[in-house]
Amino acid sequence: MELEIRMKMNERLYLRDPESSDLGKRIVREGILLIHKIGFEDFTFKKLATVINTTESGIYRYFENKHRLLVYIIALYWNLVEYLVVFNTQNITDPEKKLKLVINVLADEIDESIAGNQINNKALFQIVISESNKVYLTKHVSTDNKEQLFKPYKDLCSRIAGFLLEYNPTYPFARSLSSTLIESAHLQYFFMNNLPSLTDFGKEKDTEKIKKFLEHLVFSTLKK
Amino acid sequence: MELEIRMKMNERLYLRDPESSDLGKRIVREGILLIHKIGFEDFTFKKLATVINTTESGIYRYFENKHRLLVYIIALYWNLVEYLVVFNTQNITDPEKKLKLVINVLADEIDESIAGNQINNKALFQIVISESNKVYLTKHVSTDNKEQLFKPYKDLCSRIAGFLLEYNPTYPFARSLSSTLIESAHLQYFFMNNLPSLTDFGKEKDTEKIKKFLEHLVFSTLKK
DNA sequence: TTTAAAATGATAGCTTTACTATTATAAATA
DNA sequence: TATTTATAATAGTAAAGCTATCATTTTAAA
Repeated sequence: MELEIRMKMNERLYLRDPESSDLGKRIVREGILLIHKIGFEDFTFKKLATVINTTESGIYRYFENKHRLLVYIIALYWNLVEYLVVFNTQNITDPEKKLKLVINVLADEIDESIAGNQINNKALFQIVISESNKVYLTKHVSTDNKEQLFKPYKDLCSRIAGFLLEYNPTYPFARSLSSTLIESAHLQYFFMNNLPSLTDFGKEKDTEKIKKFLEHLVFSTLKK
Repeated sequence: MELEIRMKMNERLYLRDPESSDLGKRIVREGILLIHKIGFEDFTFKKLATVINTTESGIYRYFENKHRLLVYIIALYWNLVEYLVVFNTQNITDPEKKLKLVINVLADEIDESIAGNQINNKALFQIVISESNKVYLTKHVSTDNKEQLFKPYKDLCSRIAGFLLEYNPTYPFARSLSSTLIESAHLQYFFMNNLPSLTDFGKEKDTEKIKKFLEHLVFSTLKK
């Protein structure tokens, strides 16, 4: 079965829908690769334009600026994660199983075969690890939030909070634990690979250990 | 008692020691205020130069670039936090009490009267909340790390991990829990104030609730 | 106390970033 | 076939992110 998942993206994320044209798709697809390669700080529309054989102003027709492109890319990832969570927890009733699955999706790269439009899921995951915080850690977070730019992230957080409450309906901090779980999964991955002394995962670079840590954290916190 | 704490800062953080002159102190002191006011992205040495009545190149004599200045400022904060933790846990043997104290220091502004050189601790705390991740979420994290730029952060993380192990010597993820605790404290504060639906603290904006959440998280995770 | 060294101020200049605008050309659609 | 629409090509601007030079002031050593 060859399935292509098309996420409906918030229209405020772009000026012209990048899914609507070949150029748009190249901007996103190659943008992900270039940000992954050189990092968001050094990334510019000019450099991307060279890579995809268009001009700077060509890209500006699709995205207001590079920050918006990043927000778009990160939103893509959260949508994908929520899709995977929903898809994989179908017919599962045991909340423990659901939460383990969530942790599994959060703490690991997403299978290359998932989601069409030839997006490099490995690069996408790495970008989320290193750059996703930057989309909201700004002075304009509140106006961006009013434009619903973070909706995919908030939706996922809500959904996981729901699972946490299924496991223990009396737990009073489901949303905070949910956001902590999401962020910690990614941060521990970053630390493991770049500042390993901040973790207990040494140089093994094994996501399985991160998952064990997160599972222990979540289930002992939820224990009644 | 009027005490002035002088942190010994890693020499690689600066080109010329900002503590060694009036201009240097103004760069740091007013730099904190300006970054707090306009955010790190919009902050430039030129703007800071105008504020403190010097020139751009004057500031470049002290710091290689604005990123290094940020790293310096954040290091200042971690040093201060570790000092406070050490100072306040003197003579306390009960690991539970120590951990509660740590959480209290992490999740709240630092008293204005602490630390001389007229640093605005409130602004410093806010900067750490919004900007501290940016110091290591870069492509040059490993070289920066080799230059020991993150030592204050790693030292604090180690110390807290030690307390966690005092509470439960068999817990296998002390470092990861420590870094998760530190980061979560700040992230929950940011979310509470800017993206409250990611937390359970609503619009109350009360750090006490964050502390309750973190205490519950830590102690239930450490329970044998 | 003079003299040298070091720090600062003033000014200039250079490359890159982050845009905006204009016009020509190609592609899609009516 | 006409006409809207998208893209390419080019130009230009203000600000960011530096580096360099030199005169002047301050500090420290002889």
